Parts: sequence; C-alpha cells; structure tokens
Amino acid sequence: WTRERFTMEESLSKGVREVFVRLYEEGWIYRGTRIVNWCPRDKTVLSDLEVKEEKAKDGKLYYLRYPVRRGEGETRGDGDFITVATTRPETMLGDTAVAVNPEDERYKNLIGSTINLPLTGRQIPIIADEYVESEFGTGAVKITPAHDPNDWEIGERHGLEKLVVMNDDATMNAAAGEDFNGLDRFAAREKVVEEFEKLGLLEKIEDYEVTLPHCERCKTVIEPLLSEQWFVKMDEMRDLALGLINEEGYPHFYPEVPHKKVYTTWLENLKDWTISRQLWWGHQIPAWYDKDGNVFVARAAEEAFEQAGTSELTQDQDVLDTWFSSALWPFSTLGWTGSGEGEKGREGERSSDLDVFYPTDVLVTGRDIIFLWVSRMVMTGMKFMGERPFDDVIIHGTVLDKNGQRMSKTKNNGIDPLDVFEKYGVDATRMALAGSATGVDFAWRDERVESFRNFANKIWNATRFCLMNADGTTNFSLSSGTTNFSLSDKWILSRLSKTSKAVNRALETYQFHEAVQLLYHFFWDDFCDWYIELKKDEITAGDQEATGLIVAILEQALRLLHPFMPFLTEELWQKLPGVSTGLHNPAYASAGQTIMLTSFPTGDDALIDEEAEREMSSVIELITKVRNVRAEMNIKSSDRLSIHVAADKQMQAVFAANDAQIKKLARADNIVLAESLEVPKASARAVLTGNAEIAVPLEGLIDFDKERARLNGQLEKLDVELQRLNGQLSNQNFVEKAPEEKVQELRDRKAEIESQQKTLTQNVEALN
RNA sequence: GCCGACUUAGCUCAGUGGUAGAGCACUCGCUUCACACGCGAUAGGUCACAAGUUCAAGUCUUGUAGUCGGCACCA
Repeated sequence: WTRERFTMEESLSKGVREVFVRLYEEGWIYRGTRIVNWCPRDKTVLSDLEVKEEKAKDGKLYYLRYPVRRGEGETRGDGDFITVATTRPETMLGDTAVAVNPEDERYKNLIGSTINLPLTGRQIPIIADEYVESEFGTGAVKITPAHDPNDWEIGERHGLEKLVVMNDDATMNAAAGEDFNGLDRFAAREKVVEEFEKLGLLEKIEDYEVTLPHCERCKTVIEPLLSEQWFVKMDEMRDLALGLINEEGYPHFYPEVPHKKVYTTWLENLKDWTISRQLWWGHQIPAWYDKDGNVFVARAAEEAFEQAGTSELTQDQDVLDTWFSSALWPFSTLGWTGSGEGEKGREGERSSDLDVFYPTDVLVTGRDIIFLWVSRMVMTGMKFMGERPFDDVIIHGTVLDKNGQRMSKTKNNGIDPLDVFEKYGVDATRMALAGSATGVDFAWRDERVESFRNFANKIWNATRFCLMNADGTTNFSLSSGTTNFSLSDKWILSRLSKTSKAVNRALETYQFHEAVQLLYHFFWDDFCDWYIELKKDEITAGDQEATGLIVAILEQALRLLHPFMPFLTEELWQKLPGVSTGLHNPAYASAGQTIMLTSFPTGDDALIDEEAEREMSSVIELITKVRNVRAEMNIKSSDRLSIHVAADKQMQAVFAANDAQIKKLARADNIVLAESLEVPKASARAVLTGNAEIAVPLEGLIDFDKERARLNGQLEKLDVELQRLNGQLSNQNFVEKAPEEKVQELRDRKAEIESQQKTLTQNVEALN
C-alpha cells in the first residue's frame, strides 16, 4: 500500500504534462477542427470508443425534393427536382451541395447545375463524387459538411462551405434561419418535414432501420458536429503497437483467441484519438492562449509565459480524456515524470521502481477496455519507455446475471458485491470468482458462492479438529519421522505434492479455475473425507507424531489456499502451533509473522509415491464397497459387520496393515483375510480391482431378491463396458494402428471385467 | 454487412484425439464425539444438428441452426 497511486496526484500529473508536451512538439498531438462525436446533453466531445451504437425504434428515411434551378432566379418546371433521402431532415438547413456518382446516367446532365435549397434561400451546387453509391437511396446525397463526417470529407475535396446550423445543445442556431433558430433538433426535424410537405416537396417517408450513436454515459443521441479539439495522431502510435504484436508477439493475450486478432484488427483500422473533453474533472490541457489565439503548449504556466513573452495568457479550459493519463499507468505509477527522477538506466543512481518493475509481468482486465486502456498503455510504453509495458494480458470473462444477461443499471439486474460479502464472506466470493475465471462469460449463481462458503466452513472445522489435540505440538515438518509413515501418511503426502505441482502449473498459465478445483478436491475429498477420518483415532488418542504430521500437512494446504482465501487462511495459520517467521521465505525472515510471506508450496518429487496411491485406492475401494452393501441392504449404521476378503498375499498385507482404519470407516468388528472366501450363503458380495473379492455375512438381514438385483446391476454396468471393449478390440484396424500400449490397456481392462463378471455371476448363482 | 466465440447432466459450468466430469438441485439412508454450511450411498448424458478426417472425435475440418459478443455502414 506504500505504492498506492492515483492518476490525479502530482507526480503522475507531471508525467501527463510531460507526455502531452513531447507529443505536441513532435507533431503527434495536434489541435484541429474536425467532425467529432458531440453529446448535446453533457456538452462534451467523446472519442469513438465512448459512443455506443444502438438500434433506433422508429427510424425513418425522408425523401426530399430539391428544385433544380433553370436560369437566374428561377426554377425549372414542376418535374425538375432532384430527390435526396435522409434520416436527419433538419440537417438540410446546413446543406452546401448535393452529390451524385459521376457515372450515374440519371444525373450526369445535372452535374454542375444549381439547386434552390428550400427554406433557406441559398443556392447550392450539384457535384460529382465517387463516394456516392448509385444503387443506394435515390443515388443523390445531400451534403452537410459541418454535421456529418463523410460529408465533411466530400466538402474538403470540393472546397465546399462548412455551414454550422446547430448550437452545442443541439438546438438550431441563427444560420439555420429565423424560423428554426432556437428549435431543438428533433422539433426542427418535424418542422422541416412539415414545411416540405406544404411546399409539395416531400416525396415520401419510409420506415427505415437505423442504428444511432449514443453517449455511453447519458444515452443521449450523439450529434456529429464540427468542432475544434485536441487529437492524438495515430499513425505512429498504431505502428508501435502493431510492430510489437506482429514482430515480437507482445502482449500475449490469455486466452489468445479471440483477443489477439480483435486487438490487431482494431489497431489496423485506427483513426485519430480525440483527447480533449469539455468536463470539469480531469487533467487540464497544458496549453495556453494569448489574446490573439496563439497557442503555447508547456509543462507549466511559467514556461508558457516565457514562450509567449507575456503572462497575459489563459489556459485551455478543457481537460484530457481520462484514458490519456491511464495510458501512462505502467510507468507513471513507478515514478516516471519525464524529468529524470526515478527513471530507468541512469548511471550512478540507485535502482528505482521503474528499473525493478518495468516491464511488468501481467495485466488482468476485462475485454471492454482492451482498446480504451490496454492498447494505449502499449503505445505510450513503446513510445516513452522504448519497450512493452507488460508481457501478458489476462482477459477474464464478464459476470452475467443469473439469466445470462449482462448486468446494467437500467435493467437493475446487478448484484452488490458488499451484499455477497455480507452473506457468504469475502473469501468465498473471491474463490468462487477465481473458480469461474476461464475467460468465458458466466452467469452469476449465489449457490456457487454458497458452496465455497461451505468450503470455508469445512476448512475452519478441519483446522479446529487438528488443533483440538495439538496442545504441546510444536515440531512439525513433512520430513520428520520419515521411517514411520503409514500408508495413509505416504498417500496424503503424495497427494499433497501432486496437488502442489498441479496448482503451480495451473497458475503459470493463469488457469485459476483449475487451481481452485484441485485445491477444493484435495482439501475436501483427500484431506477431510479420507485422511482425517483415517487418522482420527490416533489423533484423538493424543499421538504427538500423528498430530505433528497432520498440522504440517494442514499448514501446507493453508499456504496453497492463501491466494484464494486470504483472510481465512491467515486467521487459521496464525492459530497453528509452532508457526513462526522461520517459515517465511528467507527474504522476509525479519518481517512480522504472517502466512503472506511464506513460500508458496511447489511440491516435492521425493514425496510422490505411486505405490502408496495404488494401495490406498484398494483400501478406499474396499471401504466404499462395504458402505455400498450397507446402504443398499439398509443395514443400520449401529450394526457392526464382519468383512471377509479374498485377495492375493500382497493385498492381504495392505489390508492387514490398515485393519483398524478399515474397521472404523466400514463400521466392522472384524476382518477375515484369506486366499479364498468361505462364507455363508446369506452374504452380500462384491468384487474389487485386482481379482479380490469381499463378502459380508448378513444372517437374518439379507434380502436375497435385493442382493440379486444389486449384483445384477453391477453385472450390467460391466457388460456395457465389455461390449465397447470387444467392439474396439475386434476392430483389426484398431489393433494394428493404435499404439501398442493403448491396445494392451484395453486388453487388461477386458480381462479385469471378465474376471469380475465371473465372480459376480457365481455370487448370483450362489444365492439361488 | 464483416469478424469471432459459445451450444456437454434439471441449472451453472470444467474437459489435454483413447472408459464423459464438478458444484448445486434431485433420490435413499444417517444425532458416526471437526463440521447438518455435515457424513455415507445412488440416480441422472443422442456432448446442438449434419457430413468429413482418423484405428478412434465432446475434442480436428466443413456446413447448418440457435445464442451472445466485437467492428463497420447507415444518403
């Protein structure tokens, strides 16, 4: 927080003025009169990016007849009109020409003629311009250079007068004529149409689907208006950004599709950037004017006075587009002011933040500001730092409402994050969002946050359990007592290491949802549902070694979870016995004790134990099968069972070593291990992977029909899989062309299924 | 008009050419002493549609439909 920055503070403002002056001096910033996007309500100019196109409800196309003049002061006969079509009839008051395509046979003989422009008493020429498409409308276009960007360009080409007929609030001005002066643009539109009708010059009105530009902020229809503003020339800026992405591939977009292409295409078609705004809030433009209107661009008033040789100057009242200062963010926040302070690579100076941190690694943002912000940071970074501002850009999805609609104030379908925090907690919200960060838009679901609230509660309770018996436990380390590790210890350490490695891999490529899933399932399924349950007896009995180990594993898990659930994990970590600054990354050994400064676990290859994972799978499978028997046969949990297991010597040894844990979790009184089963007919049966078999004697409890149905259900499932395997294995092409490993894998699986089917079939027959 | 993405369980979404997954919801059972915000066991799929490539397609190619997004034009 010592580096908190705000673009309006002095240091950053200094950078803004520096950049403005330098770009002005190089001719990359200029002041000019152009057709701009004007919001008549906010009374400011807007950049193209702040204008949103929306379909108009009742668009109309008006066909207006302009009388063609025959001789001095008179028009031709009744039929001598040229008809133009327009969606904005009021702009005809500012027309200074009518244009037709030079090749259009209908109008060829009229080129060079003059029109008596109705309602104005003005006379305007008919000109020829390639821009006009003969097929569109009537093939004749009214030209209003001061109120339409395309018309303005035609006006430039033909040296037409640029007649401004509107005020800055979109009312008509005196140039529009006495009858229209002061009328709002839409009232003027109606009046123009009425007048044309009266004159018999309104040919027709057609319904017409039209999209209109709206002010992004206030939704008012934008008026294209001739206005003097400040612009950044984009030719060189665009080339800097295009060169970077085309030649060096920076920035890397995550996900690359579709953002890289959209970004590149936008750059290729870029027009100049309007940077002045008629607003109160912002960086005031560092330009001063003398009484004759001469411009002095300077870093400060004194510098302008010096240039002008007078202090009789007034500063430009306009401010800069907010994105102008934001465009400098990657270096202005690191101390760059252009004056040399804090800048890179200056010999003899101590290393500055700019030296250390620029270029940055990654920018995280939404796609709606790729053009507004990301592209401009790239441009100014290249221009003023000489290198890219960041390597990677993560574009995350947009949060939609529960119906998949974008949230908006007008629809009132937004959610208040503070309400969500209040209801489910900040950590749950954070993890729910991280778990949704796939780059794709996603619908907001309270239930999803709720599930992570439940997860947070799970972590809290698991920690509580570990701490209940941890009094006096101070010595914990994953490597302590290595020789005494039980199967479940080796298994959980292997799972922890694999999870750590996978989480790191996921984070390296910004797969946050993947990291969230890994951690959720490691903590809940592996650690809570299995490991804690397996170790419960040892821990509640006060086994110090077991407690030390479980605390060590918990401590690692909390570190892994910390970036996703910072408050909860810090709170719990502080409560763990034996935590100290000794666990910090060595660079922070002297800081106050906090989980924030511990190293992020990377996993330990030495702890990965495939054999332990295989053996543990067998134990889990055994317990699950017995639980299934219990559930399907409706055996009360208070009824203790006896479990008979037939397995090879190796598996017998595994089950024997975990006898106590199996009894506890399967709620059994004893386990009989042997090469083959010798049990009464009234037993429920199941098969395990690896040719093992179990039976649970249920004298007086078994329902033979139900057991038959249960076993047949399992047989059916196996049969479905077997059919598929047979299909593949009988395909000669598969056997010949698929990798040998894959073929062998299927053959092994087929053998496994056939063995299990054989056993299950015998079991069913034994029930008869 | 141009470009792009998406379409997988009831809902919201993951999914790396090789046995389709999660959370929530649903069904059944459980006062098992960390947690009912819980535990245990199930059920639920024509991976939008059609063709193609491949031994093998949710995954690659093409087309179609629908949904959404971006850009442009709009006399």
